[in-house]
Amino acid sequence: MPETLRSFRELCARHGIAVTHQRQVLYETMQGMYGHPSPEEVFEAVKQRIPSISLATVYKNIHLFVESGVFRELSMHHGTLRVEMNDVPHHHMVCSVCRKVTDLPDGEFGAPLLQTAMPGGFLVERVSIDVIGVCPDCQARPN
Amino acid sequence: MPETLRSFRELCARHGIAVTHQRQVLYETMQGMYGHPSPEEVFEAVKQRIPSISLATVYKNIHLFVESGVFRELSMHHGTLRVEMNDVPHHHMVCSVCRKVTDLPDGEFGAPLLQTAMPGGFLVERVSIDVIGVCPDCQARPN
DNA sequence: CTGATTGCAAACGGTTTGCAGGCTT
DNA sequence: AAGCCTGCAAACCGTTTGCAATCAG
Repeated sequence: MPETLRSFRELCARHGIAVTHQRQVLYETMQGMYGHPSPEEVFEAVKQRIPSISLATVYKNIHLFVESGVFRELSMHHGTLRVEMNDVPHHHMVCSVCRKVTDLPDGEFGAPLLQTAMPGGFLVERVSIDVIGVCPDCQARPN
Repeated sequence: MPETLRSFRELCARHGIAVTHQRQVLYETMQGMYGHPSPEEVFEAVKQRIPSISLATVYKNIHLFVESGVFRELSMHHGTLRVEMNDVPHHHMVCSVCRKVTDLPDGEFGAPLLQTAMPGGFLVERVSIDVIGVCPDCQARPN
């Protein structure tokens, strides 16, 4: 009956997912953490409210949240090491379906940021811009 | 004596690393591959010229190339799943030393890209901008 | 000659999966 | 009642490490 449960139910309804206790606590815990904690860190935090929760459940539900649009992935290309061999300044188009990365000519879009003072005296080295979306191949593909 | 060896020697001298055969073949192979192949894919490609090369050597040298500035890392936050829980449009400052990610208010910088037609009919969903550099903490730290 | 580099195999760490029992709808 | 969800343990997969032999400077 707490207000938080009411709104979590609404959130789940909006995103078409079922309401479970671990789901709700996971969601609330993540919302309450600063920055971008790793699944392990989230797991540790959630355990304080549900000591019996398993790491697998944390992973399954983080993925569910991402798939259903509750959260978004911070980086489309985590999980494997990729390097930039192209010296010419450019950006990237990343397909959210097949994850393929294509270079996007023109580095101009990053220029304004290079000339902007960063909060806290953060020392800028370079700017990386990813345009995330669906590549032509994946648009054409049946599924 | 081929020209390629001459220029590879110069490249290594410039970046302060030793010249080895596997290093040279790795470099040439990577330069000749389209896009951003994974270490496994690079390994398979290099094996065609050096069948006895090991995956460990590929990893070690890709890291060496990145550390010495020959190549750059495509994504600063690969390796573990991170999600975005902040609904307000913003960008990220990523520390290249400690890899901490800090939100950077103001989504305006991405706007021009959202209104730009992408080559090949790539369907844009969102734009993700990372400002990569050194955070205040790491600037202050001795090392 | 001395230290760096290679290839191998084993270790690692983060993530995923299969399954049986329990909870949602 | 039917199916989704949970927790557990084992499997996975990309990456790293330790080591002895070999190579570069």
